[in-house]
Amino acid sequence: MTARSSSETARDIPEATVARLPVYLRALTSLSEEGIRTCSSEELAGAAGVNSAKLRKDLSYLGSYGTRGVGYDVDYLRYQIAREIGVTQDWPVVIVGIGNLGHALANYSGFRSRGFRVVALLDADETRHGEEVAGVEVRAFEDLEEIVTTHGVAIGVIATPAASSHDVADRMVACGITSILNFAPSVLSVPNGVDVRKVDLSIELQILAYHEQRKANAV
Amino acid sequence: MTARSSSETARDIPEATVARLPVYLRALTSLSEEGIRTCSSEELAGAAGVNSAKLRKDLSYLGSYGTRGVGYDVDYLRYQIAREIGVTQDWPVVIVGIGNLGHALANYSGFRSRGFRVVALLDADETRHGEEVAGVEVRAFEDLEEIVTTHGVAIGVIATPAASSHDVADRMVACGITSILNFAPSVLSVPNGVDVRKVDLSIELQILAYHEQRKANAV
DNA sequence: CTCGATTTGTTCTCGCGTTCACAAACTCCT
DNA sequence: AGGAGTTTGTGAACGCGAGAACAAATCGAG
Repeated sequence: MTARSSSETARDIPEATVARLPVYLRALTSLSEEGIRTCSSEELAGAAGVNSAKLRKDLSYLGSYGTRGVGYDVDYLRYQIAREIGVTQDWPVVIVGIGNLGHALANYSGFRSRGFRVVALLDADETRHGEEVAGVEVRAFEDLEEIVTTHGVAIGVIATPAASSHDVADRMVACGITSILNFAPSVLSVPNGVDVRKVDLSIELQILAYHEQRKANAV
Repeated sequence: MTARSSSETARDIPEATVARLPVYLRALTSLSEEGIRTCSSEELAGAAGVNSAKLRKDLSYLGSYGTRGVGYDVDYLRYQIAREIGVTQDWPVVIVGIGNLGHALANYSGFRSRGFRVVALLDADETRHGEEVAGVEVRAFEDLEEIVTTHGVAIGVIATPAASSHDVADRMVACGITSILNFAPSVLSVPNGVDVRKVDLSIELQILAYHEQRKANAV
């Protein structure tokens, strides 16, 4: 029923591999900045902190971009991964919630340098409207739809308290946003076709605490 | 060689389950605050956003804390999970790097309410020493060892730029920290016995971008 | 007390991801 | 040109996690 894209790669890459591609991309960028033109799977795997066999298998899903007996051309591979992920183009992003975390996200230079552009900061607190953060004006949450349509925003970031995160997500979906990065400690339910990724700071600490406790008990 | 803890549970819980326990814990806390005393695996699974069979299997690793035909006692189960994770006690935590992100982390109330206490904020920039953030004084990075030993800190958070993250991690390990939460976009290599978890904001966005691109191509 | 309804704990099967190991392909040196 | 040495790409084996399905256990009604 759904026709495949005309000419592009129709193979689908395993989720675990997709999660590692950005790591490889970063490692390749580092190597490139050091002036290194070529690297083996062993070297790249070391820089990325993974097994070299895994790295090769991951890259094999993209195609055969290496040369046996030689390795990979750093810049060429970097471009191929960037193209596959989709960060050769620029993605407009909306951040909702200008608390401490929203502030930090807006100022995070890593977004800009990796293909993401924060086009709007929204907050329900009207005392903060007009304020400028990281060169972007804070606007009313009600402006969401207008911003999404005019900029063609597909990705939204939720940095509000848990209580409001559900409403924000619903509004985002209603406006046509199809990818959400949720920093609020809440479980969002969204319709099919919308991707949600969750980053929960205290959960990460709790996982560490569990292992820490086990280490302590093992003495 | 390594003797198991005398009386405590020696079974080891699958990593995937450990990662979900904090989610269940949060869901249970919500239910408890709503005054709900008992819940079925179906209800709890719904609140946590997982399959009920998976939930029951996860809980079975902890023991048999439910009652067939009835369900789970909310507060009892909550305590059991908290005890298993280790958040019935208080974990002292050190944060290094008081940029935007470190600032946000220091102010994040979710840590305090979930068993973590920020005992120190460290930064290499001495112009910030003495400044007070979230009720904690910013101190010199050199004070790390003294703080770790006096407070018995086992968990460290790295919120520095990538370039300094490696040095910070090495110093943390040298001081006796055995669990690190790394927000810097870098791959840390640490000795055996030290756990590292990584949170990378731009990687999350890149994963979303990949799926977004595929959605666009599928039209 | 007995029977039906409900819900947990667990067994089983399936699929995904990781790792090993090796054949194919390339370079370089003689 | 040919052979030795590298390094990629991939087939196969293995282990873990997800989900379905069911037996065991408990409650409530009559």
